[in-house]
Amino acid sequence: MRTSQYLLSTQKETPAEAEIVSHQLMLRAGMIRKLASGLYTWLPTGLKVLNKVAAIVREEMDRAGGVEVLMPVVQPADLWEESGRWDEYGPELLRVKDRHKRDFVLGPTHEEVITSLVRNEINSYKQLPVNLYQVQTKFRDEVRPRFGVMRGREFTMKDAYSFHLTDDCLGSTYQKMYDAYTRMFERMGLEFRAVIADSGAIGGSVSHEFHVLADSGEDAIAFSSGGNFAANVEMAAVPAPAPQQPSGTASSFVSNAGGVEAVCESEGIAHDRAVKLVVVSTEDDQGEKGHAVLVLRRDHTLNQVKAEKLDNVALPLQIASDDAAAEILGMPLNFVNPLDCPLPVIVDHSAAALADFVCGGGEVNSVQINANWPQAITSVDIRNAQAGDPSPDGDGELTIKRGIEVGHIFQLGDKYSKAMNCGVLNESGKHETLTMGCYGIGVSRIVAAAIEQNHDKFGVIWPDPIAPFKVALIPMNMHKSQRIKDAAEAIYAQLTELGIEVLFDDRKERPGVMFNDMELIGIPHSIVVGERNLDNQQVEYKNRRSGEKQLLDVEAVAAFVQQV
RNA sequence: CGGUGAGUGGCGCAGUUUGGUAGCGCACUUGGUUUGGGUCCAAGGGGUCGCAGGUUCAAAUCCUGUCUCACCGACCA
Repeated sequence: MRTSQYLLSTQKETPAEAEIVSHQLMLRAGMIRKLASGLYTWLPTGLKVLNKVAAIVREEMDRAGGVEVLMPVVQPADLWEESGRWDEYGPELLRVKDRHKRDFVLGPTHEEVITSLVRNEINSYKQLPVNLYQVQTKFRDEVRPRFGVMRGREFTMKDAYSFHLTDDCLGSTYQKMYDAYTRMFERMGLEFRAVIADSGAIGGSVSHEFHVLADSGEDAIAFSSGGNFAANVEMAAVPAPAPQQPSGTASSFVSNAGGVEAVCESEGIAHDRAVKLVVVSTEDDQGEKGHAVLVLRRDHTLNQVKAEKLDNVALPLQIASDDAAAEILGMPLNFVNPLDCPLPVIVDHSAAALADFVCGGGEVNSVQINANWPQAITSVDIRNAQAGDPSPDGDGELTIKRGIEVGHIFQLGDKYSKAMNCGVLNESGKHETLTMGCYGIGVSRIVAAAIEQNHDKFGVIWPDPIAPFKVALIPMNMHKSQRIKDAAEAIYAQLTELGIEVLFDDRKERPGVMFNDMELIGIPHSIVVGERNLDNQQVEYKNRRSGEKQLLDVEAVAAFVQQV
């Protein structure tokens, strides 16, 4: 490709709206342009990368036994009514009507469509298992699109769905997908981790997320220092610590106290020896609504995913505001005494293990110090894991890192196949409902995540397998020197002949402009053709990542570039 | 949806407090100059100042409404 025929569209200045480095560089390098919030046009350079990522995904899916299909973006509402998600999904599901006033949705995912397809096409256990996938545009009307294509509303996703007669068979395909994902991200040259995940709204039991590690990641993931434990922080279990022994100091009350925090400050008591309360809504089996008080150590934070799994807690989790809690309990939360509370009290393990702790005194402006739980306190795990916590697998301590979720695999079970009556005849001629797995990859998000992990102050540094071009060919003052032009054209012809993707910068620009643009775009290898070296029949090679330079004989360029 | 902030040529911004009819840098066009790291000089083209209404002799500037966008919180590939 010649830049003169290409749409380079690089920019010197960073658009004000871009907050994170991948978004800034994608705009500056001319990879994407925003059309509206969460909607992006892919320019040639961005599209090339997107297509390379998709190609690797397809190759590994095919290798793992996947079969590609392509489903429509627009889906009829009745399928969603059948699965129950027309009501469940909420405003993230964009609903549209056609000219006959019939309801449709823009597909945020394709469980319904694929299940409908499979129940029609597959009738016998002999056709199983099957794993169908597509690379396709999804639409989710995100509450808050941000960070460019990292969280767009329209995005490219690879989604795969597998169908099985037994859970064992599902488990085996699940493992194949796990391995395929691992190979994909390795091939793309990304540093990533697979972690145990919450299966969330899609439903099902077993689930792993694949995260590209980057400080700008929106998720926190926890690793054990010793073993192989890795989980999304929302899923990382925290074991109950050994209970502390009370010192025997008599408990007392501070009056005219500003609150627990103020008393800790004035008494010099650390926050990990005080508790805090959170009020949540409850609803029991009879549909009786009420509230409960959750108790956490003051230096800990509530894990909402864990809290939602408590008995009788209303879903989705509703946390009372400070004002609402004060109204429910008759005093500010800060003064409520968990040892003597009118509402049901649910205590986190770490708060339950405290002795001689600080808490509210049970009346306004009163705080209790040296409080102790009654002997037989039961406790649950409802807090977020923190760095330094013991690992749930008993092997070492947890480290917390930030990650960008680029893949998620689920064992769905029969949630959709049951609701939509998707089954086959088994060996004995009986109808059996299928069990399903689903496997997603954020193809467009990977492009952004790769940049988060691979850049410097000059721009992007693509890993070779997903680079838009392998080689930048940079002639110095070609329009002035026939010799340079001939040499550059010859190299360009040779490399192109070999199927190597070259961006030949044939603009009438000064060298600095060309260097800067090629570095911004992140092309891994450059060949610089200049008078100086041409005197010795040589050109300069430069590696984008290492910065290493070396001289090459003109006739050796093709062979060199082929093997780097 | 709640909180914060912003809308002025393609991009980055000034001008708004104190109304007087729009400016700078980059980019773009033309000519010259320069040529191994974003040269320099000159001459140009391009903006209903987000939109609507109001106040005023006069509105980018003041008032009201509205739309859009970004950032911080709850969801997700």
